[in-house]
Amino acid sequence: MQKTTTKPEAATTPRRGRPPDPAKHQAIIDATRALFFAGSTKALSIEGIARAAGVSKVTVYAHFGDLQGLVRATVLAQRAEMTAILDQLPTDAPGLRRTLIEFGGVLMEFLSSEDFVTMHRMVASQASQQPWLGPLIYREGPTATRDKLADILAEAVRRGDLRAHDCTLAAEQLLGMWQGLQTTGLFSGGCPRADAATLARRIEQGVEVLLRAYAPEPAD
Amino acid sequence: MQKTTTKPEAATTPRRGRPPDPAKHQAIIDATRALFFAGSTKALSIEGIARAAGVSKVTVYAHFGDLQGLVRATVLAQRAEMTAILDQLPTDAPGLRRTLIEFGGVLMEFLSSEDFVTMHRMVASQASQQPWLGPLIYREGPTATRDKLADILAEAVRRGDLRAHDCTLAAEQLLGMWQGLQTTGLFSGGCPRADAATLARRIEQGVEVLLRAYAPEPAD
DNA sequence: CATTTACTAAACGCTTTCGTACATTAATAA
DNA sequence: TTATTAATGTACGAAAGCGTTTAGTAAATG
Repeated sequence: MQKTTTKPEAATTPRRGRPPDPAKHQAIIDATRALFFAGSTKALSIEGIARAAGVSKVTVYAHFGDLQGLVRATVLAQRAEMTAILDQLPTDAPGLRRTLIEFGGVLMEFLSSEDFVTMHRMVASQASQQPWLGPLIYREGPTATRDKLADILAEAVRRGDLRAHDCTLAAEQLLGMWQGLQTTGLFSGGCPRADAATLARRIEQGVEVLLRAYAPEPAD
Repeated sequence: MQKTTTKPEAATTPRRGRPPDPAKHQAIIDATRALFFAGSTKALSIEGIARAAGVSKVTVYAHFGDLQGLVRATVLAQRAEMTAILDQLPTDAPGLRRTLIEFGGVLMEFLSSEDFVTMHRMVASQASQQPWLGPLIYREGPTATRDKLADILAEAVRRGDLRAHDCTLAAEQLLGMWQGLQTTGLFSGGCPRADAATLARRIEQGVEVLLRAYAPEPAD
């Protein structure tokens, strides 16, 4: 709605007046995240956010239009960080087992983070107001990760390291085993973050089960 | 805070005045659930709930004290339904494979239901305000289910149908494989409910992987 | 009957938030 | 310099919700 929300053509064409301060923009988004984490959507108000961000209320309106737009922008910013992390998932360690374990390690580190939980909750709380947000995040997050993992498995099948199987299903199974009840638990505030050792064990055991179950035909 | 909220000693000692109407109580809780499902915590207001329940605002206060108490009561009522379902999980089908598949079927049917998703979201949205709620639900829900499943597996180990292993971990793995990305997806509104066939396949394949991975020592 | 309790409807004062408007200051380009 | 845009602070009217009060009706017991 506002010009300031659109892409930075200001970078190419230096506009006339005082340039917008990107720090303000970021401060507002940060404040939104922080306030959300400290109390859900109910606690989110433009006035509160402006106060927390050390910014005028009017500035918030100028940048994001309204509260919905602000939440949308915050989630999308978070998504950017998120997909960046997922792009860095290691897929080329020597050996299938190591590849999977390293993949799982980086992934679970992320899935256990506060940022992830926050974003997840925000999306859920916005599901009814902005129905397109859920599918977007779901596609770029879980689905993309699963497909990437499925590619690794498919490649292993091609090399003969695994028997032929539905790789997408198997990828989902592995993701499920890694997460277990933790994602759900963190989400509802029911269980604390697993410590590194527990997490590592869960990752390795998940890989172990998968490798054993989909091992190349023994003598079937 | 209110006498009406305490246990029904009225059943034993018929009190003096007009008896409270349990239908009102239920109507309020139902309205709360409905309104929550249609828009998250933000949309919840005492006045709106009273309106939707066809009940006076004062009656809501008389029954539940305040909004927090109302949400708390709603979640706990939901919990009662929930644990009742979990108690009905079949654990005695003939044969391990059938037992697990039937267990998974009933469980996933429940985990895919709107009621479950609603409750899950409510708990998550209350995590900061009522921190004890999350652990309570988590303990009686996911943890209890996992332990019940672990018992089945331990019994199978005792009979020699499975090799010795960490049954709790294995139970969590199986639960994870069954759920895959679905619980997360439903939660954030990212993916639609899986159809019965897909669900059945996911359950069976999960069981298959587990049975193969923890099969009795082949010739190790 | 009188008493006691549940419930309703309407109104109350209070607070919070919304989104907008106005006047002012800050920073930058022409 | 002047023109232009960013940002601030304050104030405003409108709306909505909170939690309470009051007066009255409905349903049960003694």
